[in-house]
Amino acid sequence: MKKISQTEENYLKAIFSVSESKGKAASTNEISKEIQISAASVTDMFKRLSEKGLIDYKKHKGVKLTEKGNQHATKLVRKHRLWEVFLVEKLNFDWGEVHDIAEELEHINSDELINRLDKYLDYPKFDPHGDPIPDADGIFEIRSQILLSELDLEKTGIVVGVQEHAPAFLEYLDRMKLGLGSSITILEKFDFDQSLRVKIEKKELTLTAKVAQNLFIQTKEK
Amino acid sequence: MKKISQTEENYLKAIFSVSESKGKAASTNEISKEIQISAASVTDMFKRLSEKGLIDYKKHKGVKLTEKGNQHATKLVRKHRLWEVFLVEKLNFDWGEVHDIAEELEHINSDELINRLDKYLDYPKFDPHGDPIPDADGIFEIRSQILLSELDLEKTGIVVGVQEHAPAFLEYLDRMKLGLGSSITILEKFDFDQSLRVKIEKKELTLTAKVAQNLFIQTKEK
DNA sequence: ATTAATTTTTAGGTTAGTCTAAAAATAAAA
DNA sequence: TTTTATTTTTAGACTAACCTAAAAATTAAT
Ligand SMILES: [Mn+2]
Ligand SMILES: [Mn+2]
Ligand SMILES: [Mn+2]
Ligand SMILES: [Mn+2]
Repeated sequence: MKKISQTEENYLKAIFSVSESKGKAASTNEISKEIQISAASVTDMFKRLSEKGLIDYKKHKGVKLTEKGNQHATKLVRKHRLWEVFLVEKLNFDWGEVHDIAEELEHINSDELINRLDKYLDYPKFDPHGDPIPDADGIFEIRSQILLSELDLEKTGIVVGVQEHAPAFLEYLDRMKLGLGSSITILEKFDFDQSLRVKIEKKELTLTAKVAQNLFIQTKEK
Repeated sequence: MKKISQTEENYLKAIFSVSESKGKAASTNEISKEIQISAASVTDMFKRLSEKGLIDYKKHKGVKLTEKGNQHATKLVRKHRLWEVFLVEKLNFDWGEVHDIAEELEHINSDELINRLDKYLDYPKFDPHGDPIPDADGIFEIRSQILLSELDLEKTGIVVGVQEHAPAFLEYLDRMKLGLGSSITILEKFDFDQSLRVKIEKKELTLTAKVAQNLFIQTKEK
């Protein structure tokens, strides 16, 4: 039961995120890109995490989280997202400012702390970016959602999340008065550049393909 | 303007605490004892901190914080104590449980975060143990206080702080219904073991010298 | 003023986590 | 099915933080 270092935790999260909750293996290069560290160093760390029983690693085959590794990664995601809720709901941070701070806060090591925080925030199910928050047992809802770019002409949907978390993107959405809960109707689709003419609440505006590919939408017919 | 690591921060705090705010130099051995690290390692770190302009170090002469080092240490104390207030006031932790968690939280690196937290907590002046909290400019009140062991016979004082922060001591105080704000009157002093017979609110009880030497008291005549 | 005790520094070593360059394995193309 | 390109691993090095044991400096006692 060795301690898991902050560095190791960041790798676990990267592996979790690259292999999307579970299932497919994460490759050396994918992790290298995700956390901006050389592939050689990633191989090194794979060996160490494997040694600790947090991942299954076979040379040239990529890695998968073990049950233990998955549990730890899930707890990190829980902590990250709960802290984001705290920062936005209680300290009035903007949703674009919280990620980097949560990236540090997620490593604070206290179950008591995180469970009390959860209670204090009234057990939120989603973070400020619409991402689901695992509960104390690691269970979280997977919401049925599609990308705005996949929404059919003349249909209406509600924004429930963002794929891209970059501050620049989130600030752009703020300026467009687009946020979680916004209602969007597709008025027209332009094939030559995949841009969209949409109606948001009362206003009409044009969204680029890039924007449409980074907004998660929920439609009425679940 | 190099980054200051978590480890370096812990040394800065230790130096700050050993040299009591400012003034006298902190010796290698004192720091070694304070943070439970070998004297050889402490010497190593003194060189590095000195290199970074955070302390003045001359061989065999101990160290003193520079202005820059003092500012950084003061900010750490501010963060530590504000987080402690948060944990007790908002998350309902007991005052004996918060120190270790704050020991981690104090290293989160965001001025925006700490200043918003300060506001959220309504700019508290003292932490749950009665220790003063530096403001955003590093200024903090030094309260006039004495130890309970120094209080004269038949005098009355109010508990305003604790010297010892160990959970066992704080739990003992809880069990004795003693906390910040408690009023204590000295009824009798026993010379042979320095124990005291005191009155707290309505009840009479005996306190050992050890307890009396770890409670800070404020008397009416400031 | 010597000697003895204590404190501090140096020397040499270890581990975690990183890097670059080169070698080996795998996957893609011809 | 060879050849070529890409991915992954290995080899060798570095830095931050630690350690123990030994040397040097300071302080305290005789
Ligand atoms: Mn992180
Ligand atoms: Mn988020
Ligand atoms: Mn600390
Ligand atoms: Mn405190």
